[in-house]
Amino acid sequence: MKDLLYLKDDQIKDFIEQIFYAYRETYSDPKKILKKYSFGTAHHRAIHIIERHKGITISGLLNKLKITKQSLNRVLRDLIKNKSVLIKKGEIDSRQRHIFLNEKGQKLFDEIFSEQKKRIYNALKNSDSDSVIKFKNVLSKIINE
Amino acid sequence: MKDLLYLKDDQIKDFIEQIFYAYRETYSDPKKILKKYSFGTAHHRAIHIIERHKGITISGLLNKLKITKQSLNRVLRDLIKNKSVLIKKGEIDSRQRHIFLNEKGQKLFDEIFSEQKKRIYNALKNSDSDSVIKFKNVLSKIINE
DNA sequence: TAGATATGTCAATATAACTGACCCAAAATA
DNA sequence: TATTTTGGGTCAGTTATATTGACATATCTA
Repeated sequence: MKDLLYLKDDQIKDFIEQIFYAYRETYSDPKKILKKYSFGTAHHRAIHIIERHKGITISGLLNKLKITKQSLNRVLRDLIKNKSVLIKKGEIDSRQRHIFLNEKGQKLFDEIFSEQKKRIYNALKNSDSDSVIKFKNVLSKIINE
Repeated sequence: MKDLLYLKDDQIKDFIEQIFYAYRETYSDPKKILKKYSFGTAHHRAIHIIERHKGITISGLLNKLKITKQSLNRVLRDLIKNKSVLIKKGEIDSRQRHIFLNEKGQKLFDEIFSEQKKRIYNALKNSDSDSVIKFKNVLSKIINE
């Protein structure tokens, strides 16, 4: 068996700390923009997932966000009132709701994303593609553990 | 200039989503243990940083956690009451407080860490050292942007 | 000694989550 | 067809974690 020197406890502890910082910084960047619309990070996360998974259902969103439907409901109510989000009844299963960003929501997402993009882009622009691929792979493994 | 195919917006959006999941999952693992002690993730983050930066001062902790001192105070009060944390006056500058885990706190940290370790260890055990190094480097760049 | 710094604390509020109890309509199934 | 399950909505109360703002105290530094 390999010695796995690079997997000493201290190294793993560092990763745990770094993952916290990476998350916090990445999601702090657009807070000023969100505040303009009286939204918070909870709205941001929902918007992000809706943009990346267009037409996602309520239960799909709940599975990704891992919050209760009562919590999600508050967030969605705000987004609907603000006319950033559009809900369509399912055609196959009419109990389901499919969630989309409409034009206003997409513009808000773009504004949020452009703030977040800077950090990630600058971090990666001087990395080779191999680093980026490996970063992605490790991240995926952590999530799917 | 390179084309940076791997830095398309969609790729960056995926990273932003993945960083969220990685953080959430990593910090969800020990929640049952924390609950046994009536602690939450706020306590967890403080304990983690105190363990990794033994003798850190209040302002040092505030800089790492990026919360207000009022918020930190609540957390520290709980940890002190629980006798997990020990505060020492600074010898050079007696205004400062140096924070340490005592034996009970270290045991709690170990218990928390062993839960979190599984996820990271399993994610990395089949990766080569190059992947791990590159993962760490990219993470550092994201934080220090 | 005057001002800056490190820390502590009171009070009120905001944000985002939770639990638990229900409800309805539609789909799936016995 | 009758019954059960599923997808979604909502009311009410509570908890966890953070915020803003004001102010106090001790200690260090210029």
